[in-house]
Amino acid sequence: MEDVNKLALAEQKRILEEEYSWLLQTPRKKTEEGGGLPPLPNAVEGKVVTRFAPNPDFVIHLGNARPAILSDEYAKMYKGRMILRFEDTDPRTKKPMKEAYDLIKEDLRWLGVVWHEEYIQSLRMEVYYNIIKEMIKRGCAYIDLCKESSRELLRKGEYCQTRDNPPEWHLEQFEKMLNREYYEGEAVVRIKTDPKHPNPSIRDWVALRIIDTEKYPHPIVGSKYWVWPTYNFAVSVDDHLMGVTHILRGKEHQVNTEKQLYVYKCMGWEPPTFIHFGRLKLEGFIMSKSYIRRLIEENPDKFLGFDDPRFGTIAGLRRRGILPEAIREIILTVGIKPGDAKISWKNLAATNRKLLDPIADRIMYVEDYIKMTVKSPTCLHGRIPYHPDRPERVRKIMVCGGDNVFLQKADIEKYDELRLLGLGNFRVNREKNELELISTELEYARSRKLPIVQFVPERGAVNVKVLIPEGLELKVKEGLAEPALLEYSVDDRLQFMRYGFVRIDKIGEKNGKIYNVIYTHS
RNA sequence: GCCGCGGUAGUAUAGCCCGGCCCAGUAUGCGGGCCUUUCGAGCCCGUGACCCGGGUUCAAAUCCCGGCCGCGGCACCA
Repeated sequence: MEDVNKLALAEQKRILEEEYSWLLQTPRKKTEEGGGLPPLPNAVEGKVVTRFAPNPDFVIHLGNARPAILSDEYAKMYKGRMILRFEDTDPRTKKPMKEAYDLIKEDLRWLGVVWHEEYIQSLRMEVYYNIIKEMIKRGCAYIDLCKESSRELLRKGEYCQTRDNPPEWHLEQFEKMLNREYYEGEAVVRIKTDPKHPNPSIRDWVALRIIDTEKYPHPIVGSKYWVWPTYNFAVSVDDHLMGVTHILRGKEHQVNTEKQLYVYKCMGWEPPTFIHFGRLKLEGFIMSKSYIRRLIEENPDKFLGFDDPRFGTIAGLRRRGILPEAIREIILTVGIKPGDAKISWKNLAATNRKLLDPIADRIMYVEDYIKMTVKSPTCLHGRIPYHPDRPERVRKIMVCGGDNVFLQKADIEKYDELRLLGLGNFRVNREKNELELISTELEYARSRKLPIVQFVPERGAVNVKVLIPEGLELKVKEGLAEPALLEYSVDDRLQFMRYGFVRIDKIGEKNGKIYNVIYTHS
């Protein structure tokens, strides 16, 4: 080593290249495959099993989409399987929303996530009961009858004296819990960890507790069960039984991982590989499920629902006009690093725009418009392509002398001469609100660098209402579009020329059709 | 407060594990140009970052220590 280092750098390099070129070959074969994700640790092709495990208490948002998409992507990359599991074991404080089960699946399908198995935890209660009985027999779990005082004891590094009773006693008590001989708070099942563990939440954590389902019925299983597993217990059992090999989740689960390991150890199960990534924020959007819920409940007239385009829910982004591929692309570039990521709206919009541009037809729309009369000795026939990449697909627009057209007021104020897109070049007469035809050749406009502006003929103009989400505001603008808009229906995405991309949200009826569109981005 | 994890341009990310190919790559944004029947797209040029301070070393974004800042957890929630 010393010898080598005495040589000049260039010399070192030369020798390296000549004699050890094989070392340089594939030192780091970059991530490219699989959309740029780094390889998954401990992964074997064909054997990888991932899972996405949402709580069906509400629809999912962009932050939830991260583990879903990453799990999907890795399962695909290694030709493995992915599991969808609904974690609905708290009918009391995180009461599941009955519709959420289907809404989440709809969002996942839309995102292109493919899952091979599907489970609902509230339908697997017997499984958890059986495992905990085994753990009690093995002396890894116990029934705590100290009620509130156990919390205090554990805080001091002590524990409820029932902990030392023999397994048989605990088994009996567990049956009593199941038979509803105990009420909420009177008995819990704890996993024996270390009562002096530096992290107090890890000390003998609770595996099952009683929830009065007569009072808090579960939307799927009603009042059938009295004893419910906690998240940490149900997750450990299911991840093992379902053969999950890789768990991708946020760093808020780091401590949970440590708790869950006690179950694996007691049962002699091999733990999966855990990967924790940072939090994901979307700048300017509300992501918190509980906050969104509250906003909707408190202002039912101000918000359009959980899919309001101002929300960071998947449904909201979809309604806004964001494409699923854009969401996936963003999540893949963010990757699995442990640091937090704050995605800027500009970045998401740019990614989306790149995908939208080739598929969105172009339509002319004006807002803050002014009516102008065309002065022309003849009728003008415009042929305007729906999309610049496909010039053969055109609509025809005819404007004759004396016809009225609507233009953006700003264009009229700013330019003395301009070209109406596809039609001809005009001189602006502001006194008379007239447009005097100069010529029709594009060359004229080019050579004189005239602006080429959109316009809407008065005849057949379609009413449009544009909803513009801006933070917590939803601005509403009204304008007019050319008749070609009538060829499109709800959910179609368009570009209003010189205005921005929009998604058709609703088509109403009010003195003819009125199109409600949502402004996606510029 | 206690435990844990992070800090690369406006934003996101690569490189950090295995120190020299990095006066730091890419995308987006921003500025300029070209092209174009859109203020969109595309192409070209430019702009701009290793949190701070020590240490180890011939050599540090990369290793070590300290500080600062940010985030997560501390439930009979998930």
